[in-house]
Amino acid sequence: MTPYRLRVDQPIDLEAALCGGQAFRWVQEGDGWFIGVLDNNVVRLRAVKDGVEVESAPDGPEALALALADYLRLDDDLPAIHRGLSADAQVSAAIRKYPGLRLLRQDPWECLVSFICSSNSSIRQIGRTLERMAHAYGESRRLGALERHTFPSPERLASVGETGLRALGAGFRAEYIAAAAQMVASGGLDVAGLRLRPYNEARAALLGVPGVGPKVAECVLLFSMDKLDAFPVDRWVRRALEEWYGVRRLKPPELRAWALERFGPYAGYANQYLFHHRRLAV
DNA sequence: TCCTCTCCTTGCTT
DNA sequence: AAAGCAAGGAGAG
Repeated sequence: MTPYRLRVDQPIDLEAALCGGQAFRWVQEGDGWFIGVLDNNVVRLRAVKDGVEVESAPDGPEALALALADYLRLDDDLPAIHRGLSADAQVSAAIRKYPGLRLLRQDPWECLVSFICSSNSSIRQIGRTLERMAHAYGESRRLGALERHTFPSPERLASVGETGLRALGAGFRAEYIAAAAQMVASGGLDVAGLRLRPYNEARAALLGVPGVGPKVAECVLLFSMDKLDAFPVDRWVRRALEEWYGVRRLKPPELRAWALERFGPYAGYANQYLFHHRRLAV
């Protein structure tokens, strides 16, 4: 079959965006293809000259194009954002090196679980744990010979419980995930709805979830809730801030204030460039 | 109230 | 082979 071609007039680096520590379930085939699960579909993507080639099932790629454009945040004018951040030498260098690195607009529930899993773990390990959850408790979807699984619902993970999650290798995060699933399944937390709430309110709600501290909350806000001024500080960003800016021992609220002052309303984009650049700088 | 320290799963690396 | 490290958070003191 010939893939559908989604026209894109924005810079886009699929590897940096999909496999750079925002999302964890994309797998890279050879020759530029990426396979993942999006909107209940197995999706296969490849960047071409003026856009992205798309295959998907069970819905065809035409039907999925809108969801894909949403996921890739093609509504962000990246060149304009770059211009706004270009005054900073370090961010500017990172932009020159990874000009197509974009933020994603992920599903809030999967994003929440992903970053609960991220604590004291590694990108590869997070992906393995999430993939085991999906394989064990998600629904099968096929694209030709490819099989992937949807991410399990809050109801499903709530019924799996801590013991079942530990069996999947989630470790000490198992009880947090189980509790989070319980909160969402019972209606105590409307994760999807938080995208429409203001930053402060959404952040406070996330901090009420077990396993969610300041860093994880910022990640979920940035990668799934349209809060582009969120500023998660992990080990790599901390190193970048210390080595490149001389910023040390600031508490999370002070760090974000510093970032907003320095980078402005797209501080979250600056954050992702710094993270990516510092992490891949040997 | 705020700060600091330790512990927590797993698995790869040195 | 023991220790360090990985997109941190909770609880104790």
